[in-house]
Amino acid sequence: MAQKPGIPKGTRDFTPTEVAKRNYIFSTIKEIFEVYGFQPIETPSFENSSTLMGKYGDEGDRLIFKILNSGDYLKKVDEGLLSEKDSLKVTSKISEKALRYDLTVPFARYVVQHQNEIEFPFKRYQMQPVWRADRPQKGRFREFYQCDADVVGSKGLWQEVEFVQLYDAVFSKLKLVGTTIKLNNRKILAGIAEIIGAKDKLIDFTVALDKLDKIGAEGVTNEMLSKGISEDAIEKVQPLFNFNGSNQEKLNQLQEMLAESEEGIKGVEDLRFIVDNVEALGLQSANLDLDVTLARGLNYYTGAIYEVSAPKGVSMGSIGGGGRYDDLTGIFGLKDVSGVGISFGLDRIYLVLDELNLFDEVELPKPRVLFINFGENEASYCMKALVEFRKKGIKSELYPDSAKMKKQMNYANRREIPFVVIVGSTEIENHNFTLKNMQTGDQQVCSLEELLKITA
RNA sequence: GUGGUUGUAGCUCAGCUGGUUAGAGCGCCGGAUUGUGGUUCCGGAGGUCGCCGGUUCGAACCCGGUCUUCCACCCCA
Repeated sequence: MAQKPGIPKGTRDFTPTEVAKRNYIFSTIKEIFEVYGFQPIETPSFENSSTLMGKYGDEGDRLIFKILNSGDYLKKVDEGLLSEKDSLKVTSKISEKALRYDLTVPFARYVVQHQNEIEFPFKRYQMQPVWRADRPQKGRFREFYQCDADVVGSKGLWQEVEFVQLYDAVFSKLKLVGTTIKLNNRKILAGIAEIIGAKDKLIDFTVALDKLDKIGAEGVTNEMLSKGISEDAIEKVQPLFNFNGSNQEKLNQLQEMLAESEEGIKGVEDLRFIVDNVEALGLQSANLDLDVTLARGLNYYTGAIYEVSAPKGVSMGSIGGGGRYDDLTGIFGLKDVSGVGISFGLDRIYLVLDELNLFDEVELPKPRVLFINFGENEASYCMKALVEFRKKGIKSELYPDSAKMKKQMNYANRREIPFVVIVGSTEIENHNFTLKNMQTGDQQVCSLEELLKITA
């Protein structure tokens, strides 16, 4: 055998069964998005590098796939620059395009570019692949799908409430019971940082706090110390390391802790609005959990932050996330357009559903009827019948070769085709068909009308 | 990007301290059975032992590199 071909690290092929399961998730999410009033858009798989670079932090920039310029790109690069061997500087000269890293930044670019055609508030959804030059792991790929819904042009907190409901609606419809929708607000994080006098170290502070459930209070303390946050400051946030109780209790504690911070208090008020209303309206199967350690990428979030984790017992990172960004379009020159949105990680949801065996009702599109092929005359007779089958939308096919009966039956059996139609010279003479039910093994002779009726 | 881990038939895996022709189960193909599938029996095909190089009389096995897999970081869906 020749050398086997392969595909790049972190990418996958999908079998017919896998595609069917993935489509089931896609269509469920799409249906709910539309029920909530969102409209679809699509954007190119690659953007100008300038649109993407610098929007996700240094770490993000490193993970963006860059596309090499066309032509003899090295010729245009300055000799001195090349000899410096500074990859970063050279990259900007030889690559002007990059694969999209998420759907939010391209959406912001879209909004700015189409601002005069858009009816605000604009509610859009988008389900497309994104690419990250990450090291693959379970549930981490270099090509994966995100399903995003965002609203831009509204600061109303009802959107935040609706997104919690939307998460709950999708996961309930997928029968994925027991997900936890974690909620936080960046203003609270900013408030805490302000109270402890570490405002300039907000990002280091929150990144460390985010790891609480993973490395524990001691680990977080050490990381904060190593980032230059003072012991006094860490002492002040001790209560956060043991933060539990109901959402209402947590809100009350936060209100007390943040009394001195205007921004922090605003965050508490926002959260209270969301929590109160979500609780009043009720959720079907998800839990809403106020989590002050939730930080996420702080690069553009300014208000509410969401993250969804799979039901307990399933080892999987977050299966969704999102939040409010007050000035994302500002980067592209359109001020004062606030946006809020959420994202579903399709590939991770797939892995979770698969692990919990929640795909039972997903069926492969397969024919209902197979016509056995005995030769040219018989095939011709069958093809005429097939025209009628297909007019009625009954999935059906003729075995393409006049192979041995056993082989054809075997094919039907393996593909789990429920009905087989056998046509030989006898059937042609009598203008009828022999229909075999593959489950029961029963056989009967019938007319075309009867055939269509039984197999429909 | 850092550290570790993995790779043998289509699939799941054996393969001793380096030693003839690298095995098994399942699957696949053919026959028993020329218009009847699943079961059974018989037979058969299929391997650059991830790739490149090194050590050796001799390498699936030892060494180096590389690619891939999975894991922990980093970060994240």
